[in-house]
Amino acid sequence: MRYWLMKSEPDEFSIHDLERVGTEPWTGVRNYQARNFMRDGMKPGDRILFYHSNTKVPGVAGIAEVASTAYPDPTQFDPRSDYHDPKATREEPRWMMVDVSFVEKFDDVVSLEEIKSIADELDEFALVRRGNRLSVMPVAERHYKRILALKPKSKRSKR
DNA sequence: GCCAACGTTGGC
DNA sequence: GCCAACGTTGGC
Repeated sequence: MRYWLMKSEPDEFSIHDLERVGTEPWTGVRNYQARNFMRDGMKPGDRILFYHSNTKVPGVAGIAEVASTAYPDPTQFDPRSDYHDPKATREEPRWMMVDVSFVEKFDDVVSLEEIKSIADELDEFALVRRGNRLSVMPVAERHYKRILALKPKSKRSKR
């Protein structure tokens, strides 16, 4: 199993939204590197750190998992979509995506600030490198586990 | 709202 | 194929 980090602006689509809908087609990625990670790297069952970007407290808000193999993003063919790509055709789609399913919502976000505070333990972790704008990135298993260890303990554990 | 970082576009 | 201009991301 591999591990990933995917960013979403919570005003657009948050971990709460994912919990509500269960599974969401991850449309709209229009960056080749991010596409390649989804197309070539992701397998159903892979775990995803669900990251809230462009918000008051950016950070990892929960866990999701890859729920499909990659398939063409239908929004690229839709002239009325914000994500329409006139150069994409059904014969030769340009943009691929996966479905993403809810796994867990953290009681509190593991903030970017906290993650940065242990950056010395997270060498080569793309998120904490300056200027990173990728919305989909691979996460090493040890980094995934280290970030989960920052998760707050549930106040009323039902497990 | 500012602006640094950086990917993309298009003229040459 | 270079690179300036432009657009977007995303932290602050």
